[in-house]
Amino acid sequence: MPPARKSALSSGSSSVQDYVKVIYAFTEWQDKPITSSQLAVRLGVANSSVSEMVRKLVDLQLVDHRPYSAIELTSAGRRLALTMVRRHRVLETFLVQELGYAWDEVHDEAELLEHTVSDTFINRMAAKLGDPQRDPHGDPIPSADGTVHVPHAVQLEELDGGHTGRITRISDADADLLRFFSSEQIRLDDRVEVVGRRPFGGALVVRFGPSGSARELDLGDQAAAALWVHSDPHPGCLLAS
Amino acid sequence: MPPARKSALSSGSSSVQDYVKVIYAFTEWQDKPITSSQLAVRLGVANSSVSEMVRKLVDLQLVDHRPYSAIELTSAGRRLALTMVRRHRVLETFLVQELGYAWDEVHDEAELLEHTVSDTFINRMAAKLGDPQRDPHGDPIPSADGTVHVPHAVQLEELDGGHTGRITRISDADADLLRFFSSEQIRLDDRVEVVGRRPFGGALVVRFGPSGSARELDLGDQAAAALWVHSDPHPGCLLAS
DNA sequence: GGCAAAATTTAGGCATGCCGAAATATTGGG
DNA sequence: CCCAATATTTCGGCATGCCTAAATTTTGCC
Ligand SMILES: [Mn+2]
Ligand SMILES: [Mn+2]
Ligand SMILES: [Mn+2]
Ligand SMILES: [Mn+2]
Repeated sequence: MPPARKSALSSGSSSVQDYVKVIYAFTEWQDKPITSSQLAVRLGVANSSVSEMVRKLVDLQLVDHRPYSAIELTSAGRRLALTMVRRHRVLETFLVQELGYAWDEVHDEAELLEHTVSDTFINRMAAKLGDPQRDPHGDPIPSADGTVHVPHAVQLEELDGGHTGRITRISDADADLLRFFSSEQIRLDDRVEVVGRRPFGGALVVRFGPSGSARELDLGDQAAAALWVHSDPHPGCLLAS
Repeated sequence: MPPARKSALSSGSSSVQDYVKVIYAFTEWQDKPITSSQLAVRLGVANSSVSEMVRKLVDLQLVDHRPYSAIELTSAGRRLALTMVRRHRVLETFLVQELGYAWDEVHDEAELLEHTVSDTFINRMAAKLGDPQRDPHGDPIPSADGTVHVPHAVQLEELDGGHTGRITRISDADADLLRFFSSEQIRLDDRVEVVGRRPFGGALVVRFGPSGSARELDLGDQAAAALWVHSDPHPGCLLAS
């Protein structure tokens, strides 16, 4: 009898769920697939642990992997990942909107709850929240049937002086950074204008808020990379596009 | 160096939490302490698993236990148990009141979530619900500081004919039974009157509902044991008390 | 009081997921 | 093209929590 590959009918252990979710998230806003050691860093485990788990994920047919190369989700893996991402983001939205959490407090709680709630729970909660399209950090919430629309956005860091746009996403990877943005009153959907760069690789100078009462701010690399904007069409680019 | 007994500073693993909670629950409505095999049945694990875990609980100073005798919580164990019971019951209340679950659907979901939510989560959720005193089944919800008031109540089964009272608690141990009560429109706080017993150890005959529109019903032993009532003072008992 | 039945504990094992150290494969600079 | 630095995998082990089967202790009945 052949070894009868386990099918991933059920949703896997919480570890499996986290691995798949992180593999997915890595490619959500750019397209290079994740490597073993990057995965290890993001999960806070040893490289050897990743190697072992990846073997299991291959066995569960959730990822494709040739030894020593990058790790990519199968369609079943992507389906599971989208389920987990939906759970995580619906929970974050609930914590902020219904329980009064600050946006830097929701991640850890959602990271655990996502493995425990039922589909019914998430779907009723989402309905109660009016089926939100994005979470408190601007990350898109996949629908129950597993479709997502990732908005067009660029990191603020990538924009040249003169560009304007609207903040579409604020990376929730660093809670301290979220608190900084909070204290500077930087929020989703705020208008921004890139003024320019301080000389010799210095900070990015950015103007925030409505054109009347705009504040100018110097942003370090970390901060500028965490802010994603939907850029307005720019005169200088009309021909290039 | 002495083995340095681990203190139960943190809240223990989910298994530890479930063991302690079941040990507590066993004595909530009566006072005999739980035995090893009863604990095994309620947790759905083998007797040997209980023996091992009890050793660990003793080590964590959550229970007292002499080999071959019953298992009792220490005060730290009771504290942890009350925390878990509060979590479980606040969650059940939320599921019914905010997410529209039926009362027979909440138990399994709460059983998992209770290990995952933070204290902040539970306390904010409880506040949102108006700090309820009891869950959908009538079980008392301990307060955040660990105090409970278990109402006076007797199993319907224990009452003789002629007694009247109000339903105070409906055991959530059996979901099918809850559905039966639901279909018979038996709810918390309904008035009841014990009419008598069918002959030869037969069913208990009970009258439900407000005196005008009362319905009479035959209850089997299972059902009669699952209904707890606050009994009105009864003429025949005035002298005896 | 003795002894078989019942309850409980101990022994030996399995699965999951993690680790550090050792082995192996890949890569880029010379 | 080669070889050392780097990335990845393999190996042996540990912790948790569960199981079955085999001791061992307690209990209840004659
Ligand atoms: Mn997680
Ligand atoms: Mn988020
Ligand atoms: Mn539980
Ligand atoms: Mn309940």
